[in-house]
Amino acid sequence: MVASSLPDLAKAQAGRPASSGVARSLHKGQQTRAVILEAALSLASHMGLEGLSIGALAEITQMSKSGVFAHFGSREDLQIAVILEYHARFEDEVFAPAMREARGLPRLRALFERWVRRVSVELDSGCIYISGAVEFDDRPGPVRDALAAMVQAWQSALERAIRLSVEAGHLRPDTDALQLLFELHGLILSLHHDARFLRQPGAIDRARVGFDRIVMSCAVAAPAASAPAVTR
Amino acid sequence: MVASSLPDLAKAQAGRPASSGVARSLHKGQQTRAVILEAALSLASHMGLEGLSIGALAEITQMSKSGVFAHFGSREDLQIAVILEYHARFEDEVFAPAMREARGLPRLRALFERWVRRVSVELDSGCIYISGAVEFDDRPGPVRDALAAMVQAWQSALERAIRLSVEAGHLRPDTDALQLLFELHGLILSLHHDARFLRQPGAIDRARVGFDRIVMSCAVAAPAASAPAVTR
DNA sequence: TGCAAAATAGCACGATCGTTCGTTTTCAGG
DNA sequence: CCTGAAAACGAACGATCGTGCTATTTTGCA
Repeated sequence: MVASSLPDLAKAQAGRPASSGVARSLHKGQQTRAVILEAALSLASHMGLEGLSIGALAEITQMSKSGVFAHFGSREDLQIAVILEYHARFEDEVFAPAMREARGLPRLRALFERWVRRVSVELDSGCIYISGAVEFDDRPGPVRDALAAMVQAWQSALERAIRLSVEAGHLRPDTDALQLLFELHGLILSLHHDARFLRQPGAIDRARVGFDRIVMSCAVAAPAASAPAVTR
Repeated sequence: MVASSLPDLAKAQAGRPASSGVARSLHKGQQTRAVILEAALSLASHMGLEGLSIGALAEITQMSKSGVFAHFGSREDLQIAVILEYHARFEDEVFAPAMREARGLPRLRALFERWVRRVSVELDSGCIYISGAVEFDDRPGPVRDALAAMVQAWQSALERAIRLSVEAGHLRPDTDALQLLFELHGLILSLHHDARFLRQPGAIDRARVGFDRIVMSCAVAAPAASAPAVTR
C-alpha cells in the first residue's frame, strides 16, 4: 500500500495472499494456507516460535498433520512464514499508519505510540519479535536470520524517523540517534516484561512517560524549568 | 553471607549445598546433585528453561537418565532448582558485593554496573531471568511462580536502593522510584537484546550512557548547562 | 461433464521426551 | 569387614515430535 520502507521480504515468498479476507482468485491451497498461517501466528504468539508444532496446528485447523505439513516444506519454513506474516501485519498496523504523520517528532511519536499499543493490545498473545529474539539468540540458522532481518528493518525505520526529527529541527542536532533508539527499545521491552510477565497494570503509562522524558531531554527549545526528571 | 535482602528461598529447598566446591561432609548424593545442577544451569542458559532436557543432562554428566532424574522429583522441580540456584549466584555476584557500597547513588550505581556486567559477561550463556520471563509469560504453574518471585525480589531490592538514594539526598525528592526502575530495567533488556540477538558490540556502553543520563536527570544540584541530552 | 492436477488424508518411521520400576552397584557407619 | 541404606543403572512405557510415503478426495479448467 504505502511505499514500504520496511523490506517487503514477503514478496520473496511464493504467492503470499495479499491480505487475508480476499478470497477472489485465491486457489484453494492459498486459502487454507492463509487459514493455517493465521492459526500458526496465534499459536506462535502464545507458545513461541519453538512451541509451534504441526500436530497442534492440525488439531486447531481440523486437518491432518500431513495436510498442514504439505503447505510448508518443513517446520523451519513454517516458522519463517510466520515471521514474514507477522512482519507484514506489523508493517500494516504500526509502520504504515504512522508514516502518514508529518515527518519529524509527530511521526516518531506515532511510531512509538502504535508500537506501545501493539505490544499492549496483544498482551495475551505476545510479540513474536521479542520472544523470538530470546529464543533464537544463540541458535543459528535461517529462522534466526529471517527474524534478525525483520527486527533490523524495524530498527532502521525507527532510526530514520529519529534522524528526520533532527533534520526537521525537532530534536537537537547533536542527538545520538542510535542511543535514542536503544533507550526507546528498552522502554518497549520493559513494557513487554512488566505487563506480560509480572502483570503490572501501570506499565503502559510508564512507557509513555519514559518516551516523553527521553524525547524532551533532547528536544530543542528546552523549557524554562530545569530538565524534566523522573517524577510524578 | 551478607544479610540477604533478596529472599533466600533456596533455604526452603531440601538441603541445597551451601556453595559448590565444599565437598566436606557432603554425601555423595549432594555432590552429584551439585554437578548436575551446574550443568543444568549452563544448559538452561543456552537453551532456555524449556530447553532443559534430562536426556541431554545425562549425556553431559555421563550418567543415566534415571540417575539424573532421581535427584529431582520431576522436570518441573529441576527447573525450579535451576531458578533457585541462579538466584543464589545472582545474589552472590551482583547483589551482595554492591550492598557493600555506601548507600545512595554509589550503591545504586554498583548494582546497575554489576547487573550490566553480569548480562554482558554471560553473553554466551544468557540471563535466565530474562529468557525465563519470555518463556513463561503466559504459562501458569509453579515454575512461573518461582521465577516471578525471584524477579520481583530483585526488582524490590533495586527499588529500595533507589529510595535510599532519594533519602540520602542524591536524587530529587520527587523522584518516581518505580518509573526509574522501569527505565533502568529497560536498559538492561535492550542491552540483552542488542548484544545477544543482534550482536551489536556497542550495547554495553549504550546501557551505561543511558544510566548516567537517566540518573543525572533526576539528581539534585542540576549542572549549570541545560539537561544532558542523548548526545555523543 | 470429464480429466488432469492439486490438495488432503492416512499410515508408519525413527527419534526424543519425561517417567516408572526392578536390579545392581556403591557408599558410610558400627 | 559387614551390612543396611543410598545411589545409580538399564530397560521399557506411552506420548509427541517432524517427516516421508502412498492413496484418496477435491478442485478448477477445457
